[in-house]
Amino acid sequence: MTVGIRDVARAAGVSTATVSRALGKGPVSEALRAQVDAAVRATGYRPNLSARRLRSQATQTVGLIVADIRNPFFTAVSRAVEDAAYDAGMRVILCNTDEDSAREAMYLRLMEEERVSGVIFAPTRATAEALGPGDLPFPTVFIDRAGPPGLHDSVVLDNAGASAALVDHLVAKGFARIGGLFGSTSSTAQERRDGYAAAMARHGLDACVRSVLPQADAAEAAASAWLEEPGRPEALVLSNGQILMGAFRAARRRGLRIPNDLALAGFDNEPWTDLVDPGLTVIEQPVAEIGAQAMRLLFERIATPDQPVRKVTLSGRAILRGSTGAA
Amino acid sequence: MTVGIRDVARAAGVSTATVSRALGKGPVSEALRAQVDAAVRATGYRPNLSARRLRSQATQTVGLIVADIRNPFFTAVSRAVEDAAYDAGMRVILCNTDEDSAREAMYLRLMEEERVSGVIFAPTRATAEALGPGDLPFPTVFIDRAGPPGLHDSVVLDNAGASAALVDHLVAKGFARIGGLFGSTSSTAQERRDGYAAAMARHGLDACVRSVLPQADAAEAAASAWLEEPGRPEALVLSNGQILMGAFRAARRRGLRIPNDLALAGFDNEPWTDLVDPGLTVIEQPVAEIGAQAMRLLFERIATPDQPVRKVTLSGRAILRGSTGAA
DNA sequence: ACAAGTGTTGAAAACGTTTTCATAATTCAT
DNA sequence: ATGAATTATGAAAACGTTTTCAACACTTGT
Repeated sequence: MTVGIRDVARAAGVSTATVSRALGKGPVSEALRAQVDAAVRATGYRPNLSARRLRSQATQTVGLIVADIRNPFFTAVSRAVEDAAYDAGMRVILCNTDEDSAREAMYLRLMEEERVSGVIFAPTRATAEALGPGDLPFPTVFIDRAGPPGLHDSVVLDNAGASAALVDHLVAKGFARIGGLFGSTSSTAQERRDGYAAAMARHGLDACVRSVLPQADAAEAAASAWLEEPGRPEALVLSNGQILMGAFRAARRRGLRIPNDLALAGFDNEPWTDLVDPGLTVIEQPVAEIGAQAMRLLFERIATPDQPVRKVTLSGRAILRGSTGAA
Repeated sequence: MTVGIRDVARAAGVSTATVSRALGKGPVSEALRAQVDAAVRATGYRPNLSARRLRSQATQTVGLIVADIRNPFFTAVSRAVEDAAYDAGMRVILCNTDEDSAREAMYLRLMEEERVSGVIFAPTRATAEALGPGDLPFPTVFIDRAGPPGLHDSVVLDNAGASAALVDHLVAKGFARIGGLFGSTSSTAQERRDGYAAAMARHGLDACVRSVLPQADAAEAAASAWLEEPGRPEALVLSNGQILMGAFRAARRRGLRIPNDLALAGFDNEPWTDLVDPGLTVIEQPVAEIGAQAMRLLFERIATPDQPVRKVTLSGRAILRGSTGAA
């Protein structure tokens, strides 16, 4: 029923080997190549990628495993990754783990079974810490969140530096009782927390941090409760866009005026942070650059498996808006 | 080097056929099944999905082709689709076309070459109109946007009805000079435009529509120019979340107070529409339901290829907020 | 004119599975 | 006890490609 390469070969009056070479880049005379092209068109032939991958042992595929596809940070990164992959003639298998390590394990096994050329991975902290040498039997680049130190390439933000910049800015604006609400599932959130704490210490201020699942509703509940307590913070640092949204919702629900009653500074320059009133001060991550660099590292790792491990650290850009009393 | 099913067979002292059956659901005695399981663990065997798919001629894969993965509508739908696929033991290949028909063609060809079991597709208007019988040689369910009438299953919103509801609401609130800004690339936008026009006519009002690429920056430019003209509309209906965002930006840039100077009503209940001041009146789409229904239709079509074409129309829910002078 | 290249081509092997098909072992009805 | 039906197993074919290998047809340098 379905038309295969032997049908094309028969139609063109050549061998299957010649058809295969004509379709690829093998040496074929111009005359035969034209015959083959005509036969392909005439038969409506479509190569079978499963067969091709099996025989050639080259899947031309990379995996991209992210924690939350609804988070604009990851969708933006995935766009950059796909563009780079597409330019290199590769396909991307996009996987969404929902910050769930069981799903991570499942997708990592899938990557093995698909025989992908490599994987770009944003792991949960639990998985990153449990990973030993050899657990990832394919070239891997960690993204956003570093894996076990020294084992794999990674491209991450200067999280501590970015957090410190937010604290410095808040201090300069006159805030002192600055709290921090950070995600509980990623090493990135942990680094941001540490950067926050270090900066607070540097300014001689008391750090006060809480952890929460990196989702808007969880963050809203946590922030709302916090803001009700006596001695509540007069400014909040939030470790990603979802948590920032939750905190903003909580402040509004409590009727707090921003920045007078509560200042807000967070991560991820999502479109809406500029739409609300006042605009929210955020660290903008170079999302396209992160995706592109990750693909670059991955390709180089695939080409040269034994080269030393590399870590690319990119800087965020602080965008100062009304939520911290700026501009 | 890499361990295959014959290595497992050798380790377990059985034939490859038995290993295959033990791994699948073939009839194997308990004793041998245990031996095979042990051998699998001992060897660290991972099945090669390419080989499996080639031999079994069952890819266990569906394609999902959307127009813009950054649009929260599509990410939400894709989540629902993936969940349903996962429950059925299927994989999803997610493709993003950027509203570009060349990329659509490329991905449709990829779907053929991957020999997917079926495809869920949100086509551009250009592609939908150009599609004839037999152009899609796999089971296909159109989503969000209907394809050529009567050829394929589809699950869509009652776009005309939803648009009309927005117009009715605006009229009830006392607005008369109501303009409409609609996307130019989708049949969905077209239906929303028609629904708007019909409702305006029903109220004895003049319709006034413009088209724009469904992206925030394009919509902002178009809306901004429009709002500068004499006789500008006092209310605007916007055909999706991106265009709504553009219009909101334009209004703010022009210093127009909402809803006093300009009322806004649009589609897609994205998180930020509730965060801005005033909140934006929108039609909420049943995104999870859309994805789940699409998968259901697709599975049924795969199981029974010759059943009559079905079209599922879901209703949106109007969420009335301050941007139209409501609540 | 001859040996040695240089390039094109086809036959057949190979990729790692699943699925037929035949066979051996078991159960069951008589 | 015997033949028929059932069940578990293995050998080998099959899935649709790419790649090896040998053969062939040319050039080319001498």
